[in-house]
Amino acid sequence: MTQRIKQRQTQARGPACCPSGIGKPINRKSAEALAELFKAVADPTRLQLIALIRDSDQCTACVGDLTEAVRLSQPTVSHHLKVLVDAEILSKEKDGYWTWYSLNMARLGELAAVLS
Amino acid sequence: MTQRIKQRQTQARGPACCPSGIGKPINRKSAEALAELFKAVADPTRLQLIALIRDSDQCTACVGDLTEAVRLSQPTVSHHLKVLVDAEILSKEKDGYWTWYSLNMARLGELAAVLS
DNA sequence: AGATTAGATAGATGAACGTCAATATGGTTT
DNA sequence: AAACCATATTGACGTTCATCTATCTAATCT
Repeated sequence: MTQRIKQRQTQARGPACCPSGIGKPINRKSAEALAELFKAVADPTRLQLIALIRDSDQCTACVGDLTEAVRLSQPTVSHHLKVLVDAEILSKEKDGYWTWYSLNMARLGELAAVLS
Repeated sequence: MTQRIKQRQTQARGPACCPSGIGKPINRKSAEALAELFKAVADPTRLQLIALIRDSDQCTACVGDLTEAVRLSQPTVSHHLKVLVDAEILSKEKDGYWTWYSLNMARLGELAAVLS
């Protein structure tokens, strides 16, 4: 019949050739939720923020320092931090003047697990 | 003087609290390159495509089958596949009528490594 | 050669996103 | 209470992106 089927038969080398957390087909809903999470990380500024916080004492930093480091406006940085908090990649804690943002490593691990 | 400094001193528990591939601050260029890669994965349709290919015999699938599975137009699927190929997450190989797309697991592993 | 088939490309459209300036919020110091 | 400080929110603007329809390309079959 078709080449396609022929191809498939002749090339078969057994299943499970490619280990991955995205193992089985996923429905649209799960795919959207997962994409949402990846989107949070798929921005250069947010990756820089993550790296900066990761490199901070206690893996914790406040908006002012981060703003200075990435050289963007303070509202922009606040916006990005909110995205990361919504994705549960960061958590925030207020103390007086400052708001401290810290990394949720477990959450990053979840993402990594999906890819490996 | 400021609370900020006080806070930092009193809270110190030692360095390297948060292991991560995004360990040190990264410059804008690297951040952009990495974001580009995450962006390729940060889309529900592309995640579904990856999962579908992953679950296919030989981790290899052709456009028609994928189009049918995700229920989007064929050009849209072709577009997404191109994005994944450009990101080197998929590779393509033409054979007669069909173009076979297969997963580059090493590339997914690289992404995972950044997060863990 | 002509018809058929799988996939790629081009162009259009609407939605989502990153950024900023301006302003609001809520705690702090005097 | 008033001035001040760090951060959050709002609204606007330009860009990027996912999707579609229509068309093109290249390979195969009759």
